[in-house]
This record gives sequence, structure tokens and C-alpha cells, in this order.
Amino acid sequence: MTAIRTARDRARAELTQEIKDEARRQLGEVGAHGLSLRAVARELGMVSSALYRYFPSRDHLLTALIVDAYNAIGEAAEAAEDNGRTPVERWCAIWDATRAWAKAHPHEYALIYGSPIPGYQAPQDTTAPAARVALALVRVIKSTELKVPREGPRLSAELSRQAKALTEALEADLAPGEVGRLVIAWTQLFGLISFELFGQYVGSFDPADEFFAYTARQMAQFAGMS
Amino acid sequence: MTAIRTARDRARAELTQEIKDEARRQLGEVGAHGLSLRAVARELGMVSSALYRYFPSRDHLLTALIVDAYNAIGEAAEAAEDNGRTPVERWCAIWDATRAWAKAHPHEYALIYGSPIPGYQAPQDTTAPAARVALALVRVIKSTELKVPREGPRLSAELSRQAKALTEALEADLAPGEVGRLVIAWTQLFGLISFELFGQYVGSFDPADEFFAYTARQMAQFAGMS
DNA sequence: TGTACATCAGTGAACGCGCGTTCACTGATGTAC
DNA sequence: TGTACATCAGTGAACGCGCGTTCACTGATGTAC
Repeated sequence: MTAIRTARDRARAELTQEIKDEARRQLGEVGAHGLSLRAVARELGMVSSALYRYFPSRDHLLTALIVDAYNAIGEAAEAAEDNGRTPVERWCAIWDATRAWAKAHPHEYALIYGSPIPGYQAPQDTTAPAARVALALVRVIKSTELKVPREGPRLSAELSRQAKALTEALEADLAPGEVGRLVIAWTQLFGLISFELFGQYVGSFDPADEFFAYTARQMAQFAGMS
Repeated sequence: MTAIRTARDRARAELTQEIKDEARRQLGEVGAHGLSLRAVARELGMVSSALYRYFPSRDHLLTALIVDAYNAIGEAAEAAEDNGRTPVERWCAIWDATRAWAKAHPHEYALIYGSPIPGYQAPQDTTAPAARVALALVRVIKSTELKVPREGPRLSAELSRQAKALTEALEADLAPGEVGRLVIAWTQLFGLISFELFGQYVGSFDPADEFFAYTARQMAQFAGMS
């Protein structure tokens, strides 16, 4: 964040925000592929070429929206990670908050966890914000003593290597098996949200509120908590 | 399937297939939203209006592709369900076959398991083909005695009700908890494939081959097998 | 088997629309002296 | 503090493109008698 000094800077920051807000709004109606610079400009009462003072191309605007979305869902998860007395409660609070954000912003969710946009290549800036929900789960895991499962598949040498590298990257100090189960739980969280939002539970666990709460607890146990 | 009798019928069936094949091919380049009737027609050497003899609109063509994709991934899973001596082996064979199909047809996979296409409403015809992979998993589950987990979250009354309804719909004769864990495993399968195809494992378990095999076994155990 | 008629496939032009991006420009805001 | 110059925001026209869908039509294929 650079300091905002002049009126011009202030106006620029404000309009940049307004462009993103309007683009986000339209995302909900037409999806990522249908997002149009001209429509955004039109809605803001500008001429479409003016947007190029703020974003050098449509893809840059999309990238900004993606980074914002990762940060927003990450912040939602982080805001919940102290809600609860026990680790399992905090774990479930993160799950709930993540799902609540996704349900409140389904198109932004689809932008980051849905199918990739053809022809669009996400730049590196997205990887750090993308890890925030996972890191919140890691912090809860670290705050408790994990149970060793009685049985379970062995990790191959290569998988152990990947797990150790990931532990170091997360600064988590977890055993390979613990990392493996954590990534399964993390995958489950978003797999479940995606299935719910994208309509795969129609005809089975729909509405999915109770199934979600049940799964959050199952996965807490699976990850070694409680 | 209606019997094909005349040369006209035959030509019609063939061209319908060619249109779908070409549309599928283009799907891989431009994604579902970018799929264009004009481009398909152009590639087939026809005039775009001629396609309307075969599909009354772009959405109808998309629906045909969606149904085909569900059936194709379902067939892949079904073809694998006898591969293996033990139930766990057969379970893992289904997982592998499902993932293999997805990796071989990433854009068709995204069409059915990715973000919904804005403005497109899937008709009911898709629900039966969409259940085929799940049903293959159910058949393996039914072929074995399931272990009762030592502990685990209780199912609420509403969740039990949903689970019982689902058991009946699947003609599966499973206890509510068994259904709950099965749906978690089913969600995990597609959550994992989506994460892998959509690039969420970049920086962690990428490549995901070994992690996938590990997860398949973990989920077999989680579902009550072995 | 032959003919008259109905069905269907495919054409080509048109309607009405939207898109991303570039470019030369005007006029306002900021900065250095 | 005042002025000259540089920077920047926003305009409006244009380029070159693509899209889904409709419609009146020609000519080939199929069917009923």
C-alpha cells in the first residue's frame, strides 16, 4: 500500500475500488467469462477506454478480483478461528465461516474455486492469498495434540517427501501422515462447498446445512482432533 | 434410441454426432461459455443456420454435451468396478478410472463438475447420468461388510431423514451414518480431482498421483471398508 | 412400379447486438523553480 | 507565492471482430396411393 497524498491519488484509489466493485457486481450476473469492460464502464458513466487508465487489460482486472476474493474468504476464515473454546469448535467455526462467505458470494467463489477461465493464466500473486484458509486450519491443528490413527494407508517415499516439503512451507511441524490427512480435510471443505454451490447435492443432501456441520466434525476427527 | 431406417435418418444421426464431436473439441480450447455455434458450423463446412436443424439452440447443444460427459465418466467408472479381488481394490479402481477420465477430458470434466454456466439451467435429464459414478461406489460398498466406527459425530434427526431418503433412492440398504460417510467419500473424490485439475495443489501435492492413491485408500477405510 | 406430394437439409442474407483495445485529443491537477 | 511545464484522467471515434437466431428459399429424399 502506498501512501495517498494528493487529491488525484485519492480519486484514483476510489475509482479503482469502484471499478472493482462494479465488476464484482456484474460477475454475479454474467460470470467471469462474460465480464465486460465496456459494461463496467457504462455502468460507472465512463467511456470504456477510460478504464485503461486503471487496469491495462481485462485480465488484469480479473486478477485483481481473484486476489480480492482469496483475501476476502481468507479473512472470513481468520476472523472465525478464535470462535470456540475447544480446538474442534474453532475448526468448525472456520469451516462455517468459509462456507458462509462462499454462499454469500457464490460468483466470486466460482471465480477462485470453479473451473479455470480459458485463456486466463493466474499470476503468482494469487498463491499467498489462496493459502489463507488452509493456514487458519493449520493454526488450529497446531494448537492441539493430534491422535495417532490406529491404522491407515502407508505414505510412499515420494508422498512423504512432498508432505515434508509442505510442512516446512507451512512452518507447521506436522508428521507426514498428519499433513496428508489435513490436506484431505482441506480438500473436503472446498469439495463440499463446491458441490453445494454448483448443485451436485440436488436430490441427496440438499439443503446441506446439517450435512456440512456433520462433515466438519467428521473431518476434525479424521485430522486427528478430539 | 429410435431405430435408424432411412439414409436420411442415418445421415442425421451421423451429423448430430459430428456436431457434438466438433463442439467437444472446441470446448477444450474456449471453454463452455466461449462455445460458438458459428465456429462449430464453420469447422464442419456448414452454414451456421444449418445447425438449427439438429439443435434448436446453443443451450440444447450444451445439454447434449453435459449428458454425454456424465455418461462417459460414469461408464469409465463402471468399466473399472470389477477390477480387483478385494472390495478396497475395486473401490480404488473406480477412483482411478474416474480421475483418469477427468485428466483425459479436462474441459468436459469442467463442464459437469466446474462452475455452472451463467444463464444456463441444466434440465432434469442430467440427474440420472450424474449419479453413475456414485452408484458404482455404492455397489462396491454393498459387496462388503462395513465396519462400525468406534466414535463419530451423531446425525441430527433431519440429516438422518435425508440419509434414509437417499438410501431408498439408491436402493442401497445402508445405515444413515454409512450413507453420510459414503457421501463424504464421494465428495472427496470429485473435490480432489477438481483441485488437481483446477490447479489448487500447485505448491503442495503436485503432482498428485501418489496423494490420490493415498486418499482413495483413506476414504475406503473412512467409508467402513477393510 | 410410377407418380404426386410432403418432409426435411442446407443456403445465404439479414437483424441487432456486443466486445477489447488503440489513438490523438482536451482539459484539469500537480510539481519544480 | 506565481508561473511554466509535465503528468495524468477522461473523451470520442474508430478498427476489426464475433455472436445467436430468424427467414424465405432451393433442391434432395422419403412416402402413400
